[in-house]
Amino acid sequence: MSVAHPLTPLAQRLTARLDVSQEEVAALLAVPHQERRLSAGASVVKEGERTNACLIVLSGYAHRHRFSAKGLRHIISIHGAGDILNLPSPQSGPSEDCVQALTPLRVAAIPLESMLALRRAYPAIADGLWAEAETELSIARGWIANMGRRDAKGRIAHIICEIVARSCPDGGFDGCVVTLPLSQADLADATGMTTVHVNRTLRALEQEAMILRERRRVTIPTWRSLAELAEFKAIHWAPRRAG
Amino acid sequence: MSVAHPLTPLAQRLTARLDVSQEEVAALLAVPHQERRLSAGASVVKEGERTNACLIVLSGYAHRHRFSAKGLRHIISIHGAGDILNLPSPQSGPSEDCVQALTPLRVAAIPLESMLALRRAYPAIADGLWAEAETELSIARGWIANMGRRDAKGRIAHIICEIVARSCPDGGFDGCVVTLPLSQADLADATGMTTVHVNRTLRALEQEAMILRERRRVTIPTWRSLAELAEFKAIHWAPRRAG
DNA sequence: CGGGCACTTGAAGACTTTCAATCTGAGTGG
DNA sequence: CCACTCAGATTGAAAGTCTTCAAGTGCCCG
Repeated sequence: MSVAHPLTPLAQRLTARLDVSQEEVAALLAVPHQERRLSAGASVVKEGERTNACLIVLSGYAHRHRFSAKGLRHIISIHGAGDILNLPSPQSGPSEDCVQALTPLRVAAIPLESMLALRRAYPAIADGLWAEAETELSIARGWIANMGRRDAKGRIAHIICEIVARSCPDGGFDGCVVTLPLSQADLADATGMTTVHVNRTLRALEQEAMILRERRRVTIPTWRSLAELAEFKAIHWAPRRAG
Repeated sequence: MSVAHPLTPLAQRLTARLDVSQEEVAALLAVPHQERRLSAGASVVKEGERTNACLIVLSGYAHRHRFSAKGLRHIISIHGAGDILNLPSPQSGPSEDCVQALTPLRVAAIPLESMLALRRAYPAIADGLWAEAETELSIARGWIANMGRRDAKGRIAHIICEIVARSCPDGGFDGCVVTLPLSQADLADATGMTTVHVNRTLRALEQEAMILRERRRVTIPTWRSLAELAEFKAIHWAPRRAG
């Protein structure tokens, strides 16, 4: 068929790490869903909101954040195509996070009930969802370690690496180019720095030839050295299953 | 019966948030398992290790950490009774984290296969495990926000609050006392600070009467004000299901 | 009683923030 | 087509927070 099924990003994600039968993929693609299109900056999930749908990013980028008592925003994660914004748990209370589109965003909303039914009927799908949950948790913990024991350059480099890994299906390579979906203020809120310091850190990275910049378009001359500086491990994004 | 079943902490955890039938609880408690006792400082999970057992903390505290390239340790999470150290996913690769006992620790090792069978046979248990995964993820994200947009006092206060919430079944109250399972060096590695600064921050908290100290024994005169300073929300530890 | 580990303390210096402007590019309306 | 506007990006200087380095203290355990 010439037009890809809209839920393809989800199917790819769930099948990337383990074997799923044709029948199960078919069941997954047949699940009822509704596609939503949002423009950059629009809210996907609001704090305190209760949703009875499972949201999947189809294309574009979003970020998840919380606010401190002083109104400071902290970005907690970035989401791209295939990411499940809320794990399908029957007991989830109101959302603790806000999720906002960074770029024009396409999202699939699958009724929670359908998702739970799918999970219960097909063990391989359940396993895929578990793997996804495990990945999310590991990424979040990677962010904790990133913020805690790494200097400004390392932190910024790490986020850039993550975005590269999400953009390029095979991870980074020398000379690869990405357009950062995050402004410098966003980077600041994601790394616990100030915009001023983010700006200076980006310049420092540029002067060390770790990156080239042209507005938000970033080129990575040698992926290896950037990944090393960032201590970035690609295991969460590169498919684990050997080809 | 006079002697509690060893897996009681797990059962309590899974039933705290949703309804589980007698039959399901019985199945859970009947799952084969092996109890391990570790002394403080012992390794529970090593980095790169592959485990085919699901590990549950029965009593005591443990912490999870990763190392940066420079050998700096960062503590990523703290685990207490009822916590599941590795989510039962059939596809999990080698562990990315180390887990180490902070105090004398009792851990139950449930064969992964048994856990998966249980998960597949009893939907309520699967749901409980999902809720647990969701909680872990939310706590991890809370740590990210904690490290990113909070000052030294707030960060330390937050960890103290978490430990209080884990120790006291009903959360903190005025005058409650806990013995921190973490040394000042551990607190430093958990908050991204230096031990020197942790020390000074603890003293500052004491001088503001947020805490009283006597070695690692901490008394909280007014829970409310500490929780406010820490911006601590107890939702993950307090049972959600109304009595 | 000695050793070791955790904790405490002081002073100097590095890294980040804060505050306040200025600059730039993209989009708007005249 | 150009002036206008606005958000994002950039810069400088001063002030803080936090780290580093180094040394001293106290407590537990063998």
